[in-house]
Amino acid sequence: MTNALENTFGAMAIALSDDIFSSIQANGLVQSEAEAIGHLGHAPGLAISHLADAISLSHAATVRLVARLEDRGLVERSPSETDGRTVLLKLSERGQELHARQMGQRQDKLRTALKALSSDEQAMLSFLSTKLLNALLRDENHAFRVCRLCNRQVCANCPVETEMMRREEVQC
Amino acid sequence: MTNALENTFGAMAIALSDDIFSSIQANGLVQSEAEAIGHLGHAPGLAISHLADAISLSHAATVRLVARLEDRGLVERSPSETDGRTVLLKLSERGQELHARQMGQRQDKLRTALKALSSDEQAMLSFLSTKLLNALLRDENHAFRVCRLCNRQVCANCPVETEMMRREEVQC
DNA sequence: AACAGTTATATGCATCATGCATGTACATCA
DNA sequence: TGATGTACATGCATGATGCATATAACTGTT
Repeated sequence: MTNALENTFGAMAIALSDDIFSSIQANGLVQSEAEAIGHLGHAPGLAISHLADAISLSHAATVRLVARLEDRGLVERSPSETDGRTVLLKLSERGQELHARQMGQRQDKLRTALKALSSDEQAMLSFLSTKLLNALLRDENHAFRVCRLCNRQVCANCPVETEMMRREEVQC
Repeated sequence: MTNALENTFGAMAIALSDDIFSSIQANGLVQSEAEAIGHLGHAPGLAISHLADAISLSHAATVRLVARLEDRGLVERSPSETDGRTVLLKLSERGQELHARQMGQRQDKLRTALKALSSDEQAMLSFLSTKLLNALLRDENHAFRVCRLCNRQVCANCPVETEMMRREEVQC
């Protein structure tokens, strides 16, 4: 019976992920751009090279991506004060609005699905999701990437952070 | 606390979906090509236009995609016997091997995650996934799309099919 | 039977995100 | 100071895609 679970669970995850990304892309951004907006919303002051790592794109492609977002008035670039090579990125006001809209769209999709569950079932799902997420997490960079579309303001005790801190402790 | 669940669940679904697609793309196919292989593995004899619907691509782009897959010896085209316009597609032997490999890669990723759960927890997840999947399903075409990477041979009582049949009955 | 409208596939053309190779400015270390 | 490494930028090529259009085949109407 394990196989049927794999199919059902896998199909559900892909269906949900599809839904989230397609609703986000309705704003006229391609996926990499939407992900960049997500990251920059969480981590203002990110350098281009770090953004490149986070969205799994080459440095060159990220430079162009940032240029596009800057042209559209979504992102602002400023020189680093401590390193003359580095360019620091942050969302403009319009970029922040878009970021908020993106998170809202994601949340709507999730709510629609979660409405199908009772509150007991939701609690169970929360427990299971945390366990599964921990099993999926790889390194620091991956953890950062996984949260790229989260609404961090409401993620008081983010399970990803908890897990990464736990791993740190184990190492020491 | 609902919001934390939304973040965790959403992040988990996206992390898993990322993993599945990136493992599949290691075979040198872009996502749309991998999805086409998935569909054709389940539905040999599919026409180009129906494949286009299934992978959400324009007809023109699908024609080119099929040409690429044919060039690589993965897909075979044959004229329909009942309609002189239609081209019927099926996987070549190599295409079928690739399809099997794809499903295996997906399954490996899912197994890795599911190992973190006890068998009771897995049973609970199966129940919850089915409920969530039903809530996410839209029309016939979407249902077909959602299963695009499943291993249908082991999906004896596919919850997607069950749900779509239930809806049919309600309408009649 | 002829004609109009529709459908399935194909193709010319332009666009655009991307990678590779390279260039340039700055930083770090010996 | 000089060598190496790092961060960003850019020229060039590739490749997947969409739009507009062409072609062939089917369907329904008169």
